[in-house]
Amino acid sequence: MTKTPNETTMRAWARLMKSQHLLLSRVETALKVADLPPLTWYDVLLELERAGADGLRPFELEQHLLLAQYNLSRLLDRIEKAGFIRRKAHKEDGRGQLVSITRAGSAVRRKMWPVYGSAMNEIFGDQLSGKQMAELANLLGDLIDHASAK
Amino acid sequence: MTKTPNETTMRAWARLMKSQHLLLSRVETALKVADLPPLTWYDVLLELERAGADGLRPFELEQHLLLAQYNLSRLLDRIEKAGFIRRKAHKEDGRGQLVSITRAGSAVRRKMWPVYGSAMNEIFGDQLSGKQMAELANLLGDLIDHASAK
DNA sequence: CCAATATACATGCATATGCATTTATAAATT
DNA sequence: AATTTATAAATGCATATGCATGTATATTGG
Repeated sequence: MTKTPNETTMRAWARLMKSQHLLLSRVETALKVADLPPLTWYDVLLELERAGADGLRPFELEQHLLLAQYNLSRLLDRIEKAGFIRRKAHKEDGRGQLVSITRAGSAVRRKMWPVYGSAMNEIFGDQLSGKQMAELANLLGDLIDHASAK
Repeated sequence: MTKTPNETTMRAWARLMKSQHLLLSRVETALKVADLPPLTWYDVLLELERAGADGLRPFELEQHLLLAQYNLSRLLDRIEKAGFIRRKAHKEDGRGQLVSITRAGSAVRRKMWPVYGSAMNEIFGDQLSGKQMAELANLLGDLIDHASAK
């Protein structure tokens, strides 16, 4: 054990890191150019939209989005300050709160999607065939399952 | 154009982001636990080691490592402060400098590799067959080629 | 040769992230 | 019920990143 990776593994690793970085920064740039909030905001807003009127507890968001507790806390501060979410004290659990999306939040999320989606398509979706894309998704799915199981 | 991505594309995208994040943070944690510098330091040190005694210009490193100029500038500050690299004025180009690795820098890079490599193997290399890993590398290679060509 | 422009690198300021700790409340243990 | 332990969320402080700009030198075009 603690063996050193083989060539193929190292190459795949480097490419995974590089492609993610490249693709993500393209999308972030597209959003910035369109004068829209960063991608993390989108993720939060989307989760909250799906959660419906009741909203979600921060710790639930934390799990869905794989964010550290302290990062999420501040991310919510910023999004709230922009008026896209609302935080209110939880009725049963005095420690907690419920976060929900506002009208303005929904609106901005809907405005973000075409920018996000079309960038994703252009730099990612259009570059692989349907078959290749499905393969990629499967391979990465396996990885995530294993990594998450730890 | 500006079409919205299909299901498979969105799934693959999400998994690419997630797996990278998950894997990277595992490796960073492993390094931290071993009381070693972060991964970016490794990348810099490795490049410099490969470059030989003359070292590299910062702008060359910048291209190899896909770092923003101002980020690299400060990254080099930190690494230099730790004594792992040396910066000296370039003889012909008065604007520039040459960065080279020190003994201590080589030593720490060599100490980092087993931690880095074994973590990479455990969470990544061991999770896919050789064939799968090669496929993954190919798919990601295509993506990078297209994205970089822009 | 000189003015204009481009390149190399650094830096002030704002924002984001990580770590450790704090505050408040809830749940479990005695 | 009182005490301990666990959970939810916030925050002070250090570090990292992004953006815009600054400083210095090099290159180019007149």
